[in-house]
Amino acid sequence: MKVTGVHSTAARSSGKPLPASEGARERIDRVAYELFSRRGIRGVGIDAVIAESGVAKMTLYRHYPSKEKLALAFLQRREELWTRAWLQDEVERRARAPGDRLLAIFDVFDKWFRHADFEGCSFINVLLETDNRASPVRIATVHHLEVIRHFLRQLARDAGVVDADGFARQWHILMKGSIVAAAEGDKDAARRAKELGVLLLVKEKVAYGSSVKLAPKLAARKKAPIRAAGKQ
Amino acid sequence: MKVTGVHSTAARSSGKPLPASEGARERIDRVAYELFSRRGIRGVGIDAVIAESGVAKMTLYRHYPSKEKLALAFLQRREELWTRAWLQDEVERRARAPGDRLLAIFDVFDKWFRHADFEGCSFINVLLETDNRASPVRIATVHHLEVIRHFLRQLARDAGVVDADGFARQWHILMKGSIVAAAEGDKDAARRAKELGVLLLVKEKVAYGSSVKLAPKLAARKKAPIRAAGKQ
DNA sequence: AGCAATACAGACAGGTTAGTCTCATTGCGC
DNA sequence: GCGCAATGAGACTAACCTGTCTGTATTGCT
Repeated sequence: MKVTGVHSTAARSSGKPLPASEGARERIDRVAYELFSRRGIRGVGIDAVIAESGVAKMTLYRHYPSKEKLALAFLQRREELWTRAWLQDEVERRARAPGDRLLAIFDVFDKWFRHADFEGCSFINVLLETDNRASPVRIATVHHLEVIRHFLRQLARDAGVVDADGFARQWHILMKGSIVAAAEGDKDAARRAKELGVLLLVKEKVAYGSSVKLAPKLAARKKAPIRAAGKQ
Repeated sequence: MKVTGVHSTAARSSGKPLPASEGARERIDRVAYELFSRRGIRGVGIDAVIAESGVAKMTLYRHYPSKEKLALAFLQRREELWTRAWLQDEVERRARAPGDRLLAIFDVFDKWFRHADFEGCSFINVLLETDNRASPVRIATVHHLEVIRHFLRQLARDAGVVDADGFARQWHILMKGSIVAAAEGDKDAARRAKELGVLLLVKEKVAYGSSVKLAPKLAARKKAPIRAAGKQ
């Protein structure tokens, strides 16, 4: 638990508002992420978090005044680690053209769905486990899902889709549907959703298949009107 | 707490095996359905069920030896009321040809999503709230979802689709994705999923639009740059 | 070394959970 | 009318929940 740069003072009277004691907080954050992402918010007690992170209860409550705040921090972290650092980065690494990137989402999902400890989408899980519609946690999940859609919308715009928002919402339906299907046990859910995605790309005249690895797989099969030049 | 028609005899010594005290059990079942379908299994305590149904605790535990058994009975009832008596019957009422019936699912969903107290799909909700994969409740949700897919598979077969199972799974992805989207707040999710469904029907050369009421509804309508591809 | 912020450990309060148990009451068949 | 089975009402256990509090040890900075 040696952490460099550990500095003092939460509400530092003078200088920067460095979060007190990075060591403890980091352990809390990491453990909360691990537990919440696999068992949901309700399924994890504060006691489990402090036991797993080896932190005193009061230490946790000093950093997060309530479980709800901890849950919100978890969702934020989930966005940073899952949405951005994993999904988006992986997609952008795998393909360059917007159409290919959209399809690459399902390639990334395909690998994800085959993990032995596939945990599902925390935003969906927490959204559906929180009945109270006014709950800040529920509202946060809706927000984080909207962020994912923002990414899709941008790709749709880049691809020249007219109704980028509608497109993004349809694409998101494919993503969410495949995630639930994977949770049910269908490991091929990503491939199935990808096929549907191809149909939507064709309809919207979005080019795809330019990526080397994807080319022979998707293109030149059935349904001629691919390689819609569209795009600028 | 006066209830008319309260009758006796559980394991009727002689005649028919009438479920003991229809009155109490029915109230339990009805209330459990109401609560579980809106707040999930974890979100509803036994005390809430007995309070709402006006039944004694021991009466409930005589009919259901554990909350888990009550949850399983709820899921069974959900299948009877939601899957069969509502979704399937409604779909079969609205259209006759398999392609039209498949699309009608989303018309039914569209109405559903617009209910003020839209409660979502209990099978998905309970599936995702139950982390333990070996839990009988979780396994039951997977089963009940499979029953829905059975319905889809039959329609696909009727429509002459070659890979009926794959088709059903793709259609189910559209359904589940739209349900989650509706839970997020997108009331148009059914329409969006239906559009994707049309694309799949076209690809699989499934006829649709024969139903009188549906014909003008699908082709070139509403606010979107739709234009239902070239169907044959 | 000394100081102040922080962390640890664990008891504790107050609430809720699932499930058990007791006892009085009710309704039906005989 | 009698007995029997189901029911109602509620106390009770034991576990678990979130959050508070106390007292002691550790840590980092000056």
